[in-house]
Amino acid sequence: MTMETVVDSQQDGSASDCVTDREAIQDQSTHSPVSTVTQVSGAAGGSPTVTVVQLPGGQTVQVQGVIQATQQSVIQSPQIQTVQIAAIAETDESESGEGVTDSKKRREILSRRPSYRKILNELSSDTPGVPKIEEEKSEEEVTPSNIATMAVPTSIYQTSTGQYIAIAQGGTIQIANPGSDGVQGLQTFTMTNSGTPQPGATIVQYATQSGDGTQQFFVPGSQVVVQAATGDMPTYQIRTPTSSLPQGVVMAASPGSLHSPQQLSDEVTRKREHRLMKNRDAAKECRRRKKEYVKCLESRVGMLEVQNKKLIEELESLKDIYGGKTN
DNA sequence: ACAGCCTCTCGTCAAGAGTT
DNA sequence: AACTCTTGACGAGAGGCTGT
Repeated sequence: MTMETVVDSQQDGSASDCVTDREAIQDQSTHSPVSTVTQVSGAAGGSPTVTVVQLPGGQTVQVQGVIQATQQSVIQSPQIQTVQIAAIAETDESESGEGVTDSKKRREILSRRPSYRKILNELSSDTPGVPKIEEEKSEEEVTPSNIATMAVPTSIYQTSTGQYIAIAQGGTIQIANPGSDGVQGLQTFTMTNSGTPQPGATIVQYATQSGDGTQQFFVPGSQVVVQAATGDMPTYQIRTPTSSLPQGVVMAASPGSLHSPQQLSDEVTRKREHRLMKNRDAAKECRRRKKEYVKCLESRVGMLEVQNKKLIEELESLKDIYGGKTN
């Protein structure tokens, strides 16, 4: 069999064209035998293998590998991504007619790290089988009942550290840390008087907002629990609400009015704890996304390997059918 | 039982990316 | 510009495995 390299000028390398070519082979295979099959391996940068099939009537069909040049590679190393972005940048320049390269800007573009969520969601928009990484619902969205309870409190107090304490009519005490994006760290205490183990005592159910680790402790009579200090271990004081404002609770003080060194250091500590907590959660979420991303890539690799195998088998069978006729 | 090694998970820091 | 989010890198600790 004579081997000759044929360049298909019609081919623009788009993903849809790959499907078209494959369909073309299947269509034309019923009519005309294949005279020449040429494999053109991607030269540099690991481009996919391109197989050019020449039909007897002079027609040529170009068949690309399963992984398309225009698709993002399944396994994205930073180098591959760099090549892709550089190629895009060059294309943009050539299209806009700018000959001068802004190397600094390009370097900035190349150094950007992708987000797993972004990559996978882009991938999933191209491939229906790939699931998207879902945005985790915020705690407020998960437990709307707490918000509803918080919305109609009997009294709302703010401690000197900026935390809010709400005593609802149903006997619910809620302690919340105000964040930049709303109320955070909402903690709920629910008082129940039924079946009290101690006479005259009120059960306070301490529930973290995540729903796990519910604790109970007793509060005698109509006393309430308020947060007395902040730090690594939050402490709570039991007070009798003789007035609308429980003892030891300071009404809303604006952050700018914190003057004493103790208050300032408390504020710094509180901010640091808050930052560490958020970053802890962010790291967990990032690792979860990464796992999901890797899982999706692995399943995609499996799918593409199966698809590739099928295509190779199909090609071999076509070669057997039409290669024998011409030779 | 113990030490050494490996793997995994988690918390933290730092720097870049993204948003307001 | 300031702030928040995201993620790679690093170290610590836990748990499993293996050789002695």
